[in-house]
Amino acid sequence: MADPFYLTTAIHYPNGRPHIGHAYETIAADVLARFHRQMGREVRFQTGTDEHGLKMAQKARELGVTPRALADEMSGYFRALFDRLDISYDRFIRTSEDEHHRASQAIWQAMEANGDLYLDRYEGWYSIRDEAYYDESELQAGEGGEKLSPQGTPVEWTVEESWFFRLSAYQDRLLALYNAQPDFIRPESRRNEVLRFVVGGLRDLSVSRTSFDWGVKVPGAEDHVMYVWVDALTNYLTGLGYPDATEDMAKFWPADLHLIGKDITRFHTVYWPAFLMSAGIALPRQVFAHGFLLNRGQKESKSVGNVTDPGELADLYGVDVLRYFLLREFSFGQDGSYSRKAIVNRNNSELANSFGNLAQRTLSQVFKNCSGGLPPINGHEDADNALFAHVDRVVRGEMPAAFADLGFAQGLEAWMGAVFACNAYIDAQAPWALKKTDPERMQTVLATLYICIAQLAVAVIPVMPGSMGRLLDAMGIAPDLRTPHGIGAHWYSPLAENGFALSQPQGLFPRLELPELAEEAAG
RNA sequence: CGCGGGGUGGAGCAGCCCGGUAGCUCGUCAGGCUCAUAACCUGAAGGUCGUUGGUUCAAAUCCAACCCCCGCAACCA
Repeated sequence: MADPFYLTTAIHYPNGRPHIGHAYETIAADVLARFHRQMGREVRFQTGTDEHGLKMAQKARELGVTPRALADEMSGYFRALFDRLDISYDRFIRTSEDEHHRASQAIWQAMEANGDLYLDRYEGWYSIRDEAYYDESELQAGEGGEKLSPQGTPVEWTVEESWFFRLSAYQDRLLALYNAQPDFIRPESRRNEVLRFVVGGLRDLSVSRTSFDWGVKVPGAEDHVMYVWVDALTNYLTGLGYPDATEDMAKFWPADLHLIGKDITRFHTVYWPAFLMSAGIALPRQVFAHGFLLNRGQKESKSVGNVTDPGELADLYGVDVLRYFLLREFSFGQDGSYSRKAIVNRNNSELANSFGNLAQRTLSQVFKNCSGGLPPINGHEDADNALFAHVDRVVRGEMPAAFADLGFAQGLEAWMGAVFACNAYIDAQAPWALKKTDPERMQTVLATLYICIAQLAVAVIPVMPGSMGRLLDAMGIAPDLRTPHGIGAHWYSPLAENGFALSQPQGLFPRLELPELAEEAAG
């Protein structure tokens, strides 16, 4: 298969349970992965957990377990959630894997061989809580006159031996990259942010720690572990077998897309390309930073107590409803605000009333009025052709174009437009009336709708694989027809002539109750 | 002068980069239909696009200034 496509999510830091943001990012990536597979590309889709670093070590100590055991447990929650959400990842990577240590050490050695790593002393005001050094000028005085970080956390003067990466040497090359590849960073607002940061000058980056040992050991300096981002970013290579010259590396590297949250844009668009340049490895084609989801306008946080368990939402509303909602409701790349009420409304108006009901009313009429089979087509009229043209334009034109460009909301909006057109068509044609006056025309109308519904279902398989799979199964659509291209072919009449018969149609998306007031208050 | 996001009919959003009848969903109102998940279809009301100035034949869209709201300890996409 030609034209491989390598797509990654950020790997998730498992020092807490997965929340809505993890689900959002990973679902979006999954939709893209399924979409590109549908378009005939060989997709490699990787996600996983980023398990090293001081915070994991501290959390484990708090709980009285080893970091390894904590990582095993927490990573399991992520994997379980992704399975629950129908995430079709090809590789779930854990940075504690031996292979990953080997890959991280290899990229380290490549950077070192290129002369970009040097040993020095790092001294300054260090906040353990923030895991960051601060300049004297950044500090503020606490109530007792003690020094505090800009975030109000305690700092202490710390001297640490550390390896440094010559990031400062890469400023020009990074700017050249952003210039040559304007799409390297998306959306544009993030690109501008990064641009300004890099233009402002880069300082060398401290890339090792000696204060804890939960991480990847620095080759030849075993008392150092790598700064967590050095090893975390390398996961994208590990999954393909780096440093070996594997088939996967040849086929899938450089990555087509790193999908990340907007908070880690700098690591992916400044540090990562610099590391890769240093190591002599090709650069990914694009980094896309999506926005954050706000719970009814507020950021979710443990202290506010409004953290949503995405698995619970899936249980409550259905996996596909949640997937659809997350992609339909928000402009990808911007922050968005959600609520349970919004999920219910979106489900009821679009999935239940518009699309689900369209399928139900059509299939019911076919089931009841066409003597057990699919109705024949007795010559199309202008109205039929206009509907076909609209649906085809959406399914094979607008939706793929939008999805390829990560415009999920726009793609689904176009999809809804086609669903509305089908409902307007069925009303105008009134097959229930034709049943008495012109049964042959009724057959053609129902056949026309049948074809359009199949096309619309195929178009949203990436978003709602489970529901659409069930619908298409019920409609007798063969698996090889389930691509925008395949479903545009001539399959209806052969299917009808083969005597395919519908079973009693089942509702696809039940209407949901509005949440109770009390529940809504709780978020 | 810390950084960023945003202010568009009742609610939530798109449009702004590439100026030219302000669009979508929900809600409201009035009709229609009765096949269907009390769902569907048609139409209507409702906005001087935060403010002020500027550029222009023309600005939600470009420029300037200002006002207001929301994030920016930790968890964390």
